[in-house]
Amino acid sequence: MNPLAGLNPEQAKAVAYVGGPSLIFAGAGSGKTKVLTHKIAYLIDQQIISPEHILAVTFTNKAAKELRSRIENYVGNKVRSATIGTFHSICAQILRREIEPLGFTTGFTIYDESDQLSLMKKVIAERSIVLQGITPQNILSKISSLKSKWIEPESYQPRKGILPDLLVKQLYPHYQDALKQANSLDFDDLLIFPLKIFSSYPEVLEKYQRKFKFILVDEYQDTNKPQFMFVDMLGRKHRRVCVVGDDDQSIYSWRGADIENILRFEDAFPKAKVFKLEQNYRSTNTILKAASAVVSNNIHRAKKTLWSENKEGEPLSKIMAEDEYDEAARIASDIKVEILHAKRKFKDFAILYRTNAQSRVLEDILRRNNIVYVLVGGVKFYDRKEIKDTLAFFHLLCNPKDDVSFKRIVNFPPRGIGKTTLDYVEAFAQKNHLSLYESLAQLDSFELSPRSIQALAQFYQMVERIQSSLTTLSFEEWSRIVILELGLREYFKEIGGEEALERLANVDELLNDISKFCSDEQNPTLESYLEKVALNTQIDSWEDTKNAVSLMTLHSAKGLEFPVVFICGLNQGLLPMERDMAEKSIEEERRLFYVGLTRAKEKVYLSCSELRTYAGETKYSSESRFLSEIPAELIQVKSSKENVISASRQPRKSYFRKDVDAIKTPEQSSVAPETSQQIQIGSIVTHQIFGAGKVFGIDGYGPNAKLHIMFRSAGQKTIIAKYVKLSL
DNA sequence: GGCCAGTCCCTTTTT
DNA sequence: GGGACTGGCC
Ligand SMILES: Nc1ncnc2c1ncn2[C@@H]1O[C@H](COP(=O)(O)OP(=O)(O)OP(=O)(O)O)[C@@H](O)[C@H]1O
Repeated sequence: MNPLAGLNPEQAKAVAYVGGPSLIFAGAGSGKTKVLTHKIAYLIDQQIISPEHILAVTFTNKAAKELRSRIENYVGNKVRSATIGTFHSICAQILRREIEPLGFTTGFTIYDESDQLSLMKKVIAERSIVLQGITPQNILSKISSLKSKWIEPESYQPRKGILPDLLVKQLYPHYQDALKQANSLDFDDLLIFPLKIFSSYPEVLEKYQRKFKFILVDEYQDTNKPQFMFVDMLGRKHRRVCVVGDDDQSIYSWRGADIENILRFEDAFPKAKVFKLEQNYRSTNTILKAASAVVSNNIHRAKKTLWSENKEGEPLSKIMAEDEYDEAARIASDIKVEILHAKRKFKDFAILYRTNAQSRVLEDILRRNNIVYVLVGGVKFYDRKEIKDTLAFFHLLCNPKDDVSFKRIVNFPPRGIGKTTLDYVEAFAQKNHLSLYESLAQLDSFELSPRSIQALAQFYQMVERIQSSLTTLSFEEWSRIVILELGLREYFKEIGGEEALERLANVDELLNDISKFCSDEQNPTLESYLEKVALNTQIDSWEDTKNAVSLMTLHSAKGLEFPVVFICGLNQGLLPMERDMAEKSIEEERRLFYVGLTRAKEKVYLSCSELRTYAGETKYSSESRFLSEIPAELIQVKSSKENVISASRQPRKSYFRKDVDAIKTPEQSSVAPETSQQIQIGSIVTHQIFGAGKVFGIDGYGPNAKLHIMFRSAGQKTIIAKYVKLSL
């Protein structure tokens, strides 16, 4: 296949421009990713650059995989030798070879958030620092934001008299020391460390400049400073760099992504050729008009044209619900209607939302309606306690200095090693400048009760045994031995009960995952598996082949497309999320909404609800200002059954109250204070026919109030208060 | 040393 | 509603 076929003239020009730096700057759905794909295929096909000299950066590992397989369609397996991955995984690969000059060994561990937190807590505790209400998480997130600007501990200038800043100044260097002692890196270090090596060791930089002769970056608008510098350092000599992005889709400024990198690109690579793509191939004209109207409210943006030859399509539908359950129920019913009348499949739908917490009600209602769905994000498989604990063994074997992992597993499953014993080992390790695990080699000189010594000795011998079997067995076989040695099966069976069995099932699932990894990978090792796990992104574990509705955050939906998209929770305060009122942040919220809208090919549903429950508190909530930014003629307000009823009661407007004082808390809105039945939102009630259910909405007052109840088996119903009994 | 129940937070988004 | 932490009990 010819990589220039199937492209419009502007796209083809962008693909064929290989002589110098280029910036492909274009709106949603204009084929940026497609150009990137074709360009790599073109480079290989025309033998302009051989594949092993190509470096392509994507936003997720999944996108990398897809890119690779699309290119393979054009040039076959030649693409195998190209380097394609996320910034984090590419940097990790480089560090596995080059990290030693920085005082780490190549078996370093990549710490996730919870590992970082344990380490930070230890750092704080060791120095008996008083935090005065500031959490270790606060400190970590500040450090992370410093790292995303590549600010080192020494050069950080705290604001005078600001406690969090002073604490960060104090703790940041100690935190880095502790990481080094544990031979571990956090996510941000993965990006910074290669830069340190490149700046201190020019010969290493040159090696990689020779290796990566052509660099391509997708989703460039969401790069941060270290990522920009990485591209700059590697590309500044040969200048064969192509970046692709859309300023309107920058949605990660909160973790250091900087749109200015687009301007900086033209500074760093003077005379860069800029390509603009203006034809959208994804969405109907109606969707495109709505999205463009919304994003044009942003001041800090480059104006661009987007047009489409696609048909006008259906108007956007607006769902006005009473609360989250109603919202979810209407979404479910619209999905059913679409399936019935428009012959769609479950997998044609995506439901997008601002916060992960919103997925719960949606899942609940979809399940009741027998709508098959997959959830992206939420509690990650690898984050489950039993999985993290098991993997901590793996980590300890790769990296005996990893104290965080040691502590996680020294008593999992329980083997009688408690706080007192551990405190002793920690003190001993500190005194002798050893890691916790290393110090077990000197168990004989420990002054502990025989029982504790015995327990530690058994643990130590087990780890050593597992360690030595690693050299004789394949990773897959070995992983099974580990589970056996740990006695996890016996442990969970002994506890018994549903939960323990579920955990055991998860451990089995981990073994399955390892087997799958071993059959997919050419050279599967313990180290490569751990790296995959550490760098796994939310979308990477999305089962996109399953015929199921996809549920995910707007952030996760970046770069994807679906025939039908629901964006829910369009309430002021939620989307846009209101935390600080800065104008900059409202623009990012708007971009997020824009990203959501432009994921849709054919149809968009937008939903909001009168009542929102936040942290157990139910409040009235007004409609999102973004809804009013869409031209009215493009929107149709869906009148479902309930909507007709409520429309006849009152003009809708009055339900979206602005005055916070008028908001009833759940406690105030009890149904019948004069009777013994104190039914409130959240009350569990029973009905003669429908059984037990939970009240999630109350209209009116007294025994004749209408209760909106979610019954355990019968689903959602509206019942007059006097026909139910309060449970308990 | 281990387990459980009660309590106190918090809640944006993620590599 | 839930996760992290604490205090009390076995
Ligand atoms: N020349 C073309 N002819 C036909 N279809 C095209 C063409 N260019 C792009 N497309 C299609 O348009 C859709 C969007 O393309 P792509 O994902 O590359 O756009 P994008 O600019 O990266 O989008 P976004 O920034 O919104 O993620 C894809 O389905 C792609 O196949």
